[in-house]
Amino acid sequence: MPTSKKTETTSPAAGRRRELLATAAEVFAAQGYNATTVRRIADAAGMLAGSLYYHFDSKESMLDEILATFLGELWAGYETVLAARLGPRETIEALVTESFRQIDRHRAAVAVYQKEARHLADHPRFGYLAESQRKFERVWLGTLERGVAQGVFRADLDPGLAYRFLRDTVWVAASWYRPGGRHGPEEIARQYLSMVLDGMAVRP
Amino acid sequence: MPTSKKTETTSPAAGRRRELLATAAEVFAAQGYNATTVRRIADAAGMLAGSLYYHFDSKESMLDEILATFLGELWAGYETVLAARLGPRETIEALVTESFRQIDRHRAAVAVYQKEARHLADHPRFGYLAESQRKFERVWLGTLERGVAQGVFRADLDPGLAYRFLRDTVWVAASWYRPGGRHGPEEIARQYLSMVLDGMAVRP
DNA sequence: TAACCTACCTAACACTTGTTAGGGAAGGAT
DNA sequence: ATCCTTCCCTAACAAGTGTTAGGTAGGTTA
Repeated sequence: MPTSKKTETTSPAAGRRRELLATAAEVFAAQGYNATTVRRIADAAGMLAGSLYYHFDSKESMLDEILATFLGELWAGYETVLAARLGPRETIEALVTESFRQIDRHRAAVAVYQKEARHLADHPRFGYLAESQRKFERVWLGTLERGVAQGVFRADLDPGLAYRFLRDTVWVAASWYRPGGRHGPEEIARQYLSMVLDGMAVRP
Repeated sequence: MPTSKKTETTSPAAGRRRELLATAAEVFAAQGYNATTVRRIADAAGMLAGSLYYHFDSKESMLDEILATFLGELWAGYETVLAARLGPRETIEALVTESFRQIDRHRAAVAVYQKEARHLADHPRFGYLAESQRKFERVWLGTLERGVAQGVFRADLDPGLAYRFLRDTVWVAASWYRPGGRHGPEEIARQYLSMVLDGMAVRP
């Protein structure tokens, strides 16, 4: 969990804070975290490098807050889906759709997460990333295995491979997805699910 | 194309050069290009930072050579596949299999490519990356559309979306694939193709 | 033996990086 | 009018960055 300077998100100045985090996430996503200088962020925000340190106490804590708030909202959405206790196929469909909604809302954060998560997981401050990944695997892999047991998913596929396949196909979309494009998140989710579940080939 | 110091790859000292490039690619893949210091590479190679500049004239040219040699071998493999002039489905299958073989051989380079390609494409020196991506799209998207026209692929899917889907699912595997694991590249390709073409769901 | 080349080291350079201490302008509260 | 808070700027620091000039041990060639 990140250490937030302000007490609550409903603070009067929280708007400016979110605004700055949004531009920071945008630059992080475009250039990569390490390649992004704090002066570049300040430039995009219309101020000077030192001024950022009035709002945040380090560059790292910006990244922390960006990733943590994204993961917070993501898991809130997932919990809602899981609470419905749908069947395996319907659960997968709902999880994928929810994931694309999150990509729609947090495109930049997702792109940053996807690029930096792996080597950040070592860093103790970002331990919650690894924890989230474990929870993620438990939910998705569990649903897949439940589906195989119930005979709705094919049993001749390696579950671990299918899990990574599903996970990756969903999140890499953040690298090309642009909000306001031809397809909304629900439509993209529908087509993705159609390909993954029913296949791209014509049935014989 | 990269500017190679040595005239040919069959030089006597080319072995050491390839060795250094391999360790550099490994560190780049693990830490990211920008986050990797030239001293860290030298450390992994068992020498000091300055000594690297006997073999290469900059950190950037190391990255250049890593990516260029990978793309060179990749396209050599693709050309062989395309020269066979197979049907659309068989072409896709052969391209995916060849891609996983390249991941098997150039795991680190692929990981670096996937992480850095997007923001490197702007840099004029790495213009061949964007060119390769265009060629890539022409081949894959063309094969998909040919398949739809011949009735072997479903016509109710957005071709552009299917292309990105296929492309991403193949290359993200480099982020978790480890050579010498349970599945070889051909087996992984087989399962990937089974999921993408025939779907994960049980046929009704 | 002498000259030479290869492959590395030493030691420093110019520059960029994240970060900080102190100042100041604007505006609301008292 | 005074005080105080908010929000930003100025100016600099210390550490780390890629890179380079020159040196040197050891093997190869003449």
